[in-house]
Amino acid sequence: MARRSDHTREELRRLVLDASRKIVEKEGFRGLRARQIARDIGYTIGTLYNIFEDLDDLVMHMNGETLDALYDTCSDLELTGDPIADLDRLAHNYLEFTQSHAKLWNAVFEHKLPEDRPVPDWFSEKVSMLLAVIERAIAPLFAKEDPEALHQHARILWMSLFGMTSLESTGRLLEGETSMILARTLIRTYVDGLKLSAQNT
Amino acid sequence: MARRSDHTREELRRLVLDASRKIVEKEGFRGLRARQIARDIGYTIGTLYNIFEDLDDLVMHMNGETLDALYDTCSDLELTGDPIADLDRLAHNYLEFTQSHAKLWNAVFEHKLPEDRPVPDWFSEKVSMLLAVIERAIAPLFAKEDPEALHQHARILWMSLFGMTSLESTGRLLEGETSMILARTLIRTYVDGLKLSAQNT
DNA sequence: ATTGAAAATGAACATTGTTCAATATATTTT
DNA sequence: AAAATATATTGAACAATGTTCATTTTCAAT
Repeated sequence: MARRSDHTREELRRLVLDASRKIVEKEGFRGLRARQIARDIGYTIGTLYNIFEDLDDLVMHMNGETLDALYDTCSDLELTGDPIADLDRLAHNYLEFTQSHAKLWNAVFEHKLPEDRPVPDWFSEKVSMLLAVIERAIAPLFAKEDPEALHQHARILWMSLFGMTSLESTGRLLEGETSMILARTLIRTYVDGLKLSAQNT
Repeated sequence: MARRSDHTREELRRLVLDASRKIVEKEGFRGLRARQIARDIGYTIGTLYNIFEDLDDLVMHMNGETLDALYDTCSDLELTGDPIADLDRLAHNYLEFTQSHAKLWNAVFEHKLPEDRPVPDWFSEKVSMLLAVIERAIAPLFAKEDPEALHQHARILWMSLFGMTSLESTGRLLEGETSMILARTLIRTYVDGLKLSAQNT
């Protein structure tokens, strides 16, 4: 068989990614099976491997689209210029997304490429986009001459929030407060600290 | 066969965990195979299942011992009473451990129990021990009447550091500064923020 | 109609974790 | 000492996994 022409290569790609997303949303990342994806889209297993290199590749693209979706919910809010307020709203959007798409978000940090396989540039690029959102929010706290510090602190905030959702959604290692409250406290305290060190310089 | 009496049940348990650790240290968590463990200790696969419920159970115990080891390197340094200095040294020990045992530490957050399987209490207990270390370090910043805040901020610091090592060791999502530097900046900034809010109360 | 190219197939393979009836050994009882 | 009992150990067998690729089918061009 070939060129069933039911779908173009691009449509097929969409079908696969949509099906994968639905499976993960329902069963979790661990429940994702090549045969299940194929069954769901009405093709056979071999077809998956015409479109994606392997499951790792497929998951990277699925996770890439998750990052895209997260970016969309974060980028459409306009900044007020008050870092704490803006970060709060940002964190609010971020956590609302990671919680309402908990299993999908889980896949982002549950999946890991084999060590010998580098993260694709297009994926790192998506992460940079999210970092840039944070940078814009805390930019008012930094002098224009110090883009390095801006960069560094944005990373720290990103990593901290990441650790928060990672630990929360896996359910392991921590219980108690919601990450929403913890994130607010983190932001408030950290930005306070930033203001202080800004005074000292 | 039975009771080869080469090893007691307890010795066997040690053999298995040691072998597992060595495999993970060399091949990474993904490289851990039941058959390999059995081969390495000179027993067959079935024996593993006499000692541990399944691989999940085995890994939980291996990770538990990793937390123990981390606790040991963190708990033996005596506090000066200066939160920033103490946290710095704590983070130093923490990161030195997670970096020199990168693959072992990776296993701690790469492994995830199935959703329907609760984290054992003895494991959560080990995490609490580590949290308590952080709490002791920042305790001077809090009034005795507010153990709640102490608890919360310790958690936030823990989660932030966790996110840092998680992102660093997986190699994904971030590149650039070493986590050692980032951790120092995080601690300095965060504790500055804590001092500020302490003044306000 | 015929041909050529490419998409789709699915049987086959190597590995995986896990089970459990069979077996071998140590201990207890006779 | 021998027989009986209990149990530790075994490893073949199973179901499920991701992946490959020769084969087959279809479409588009000739």
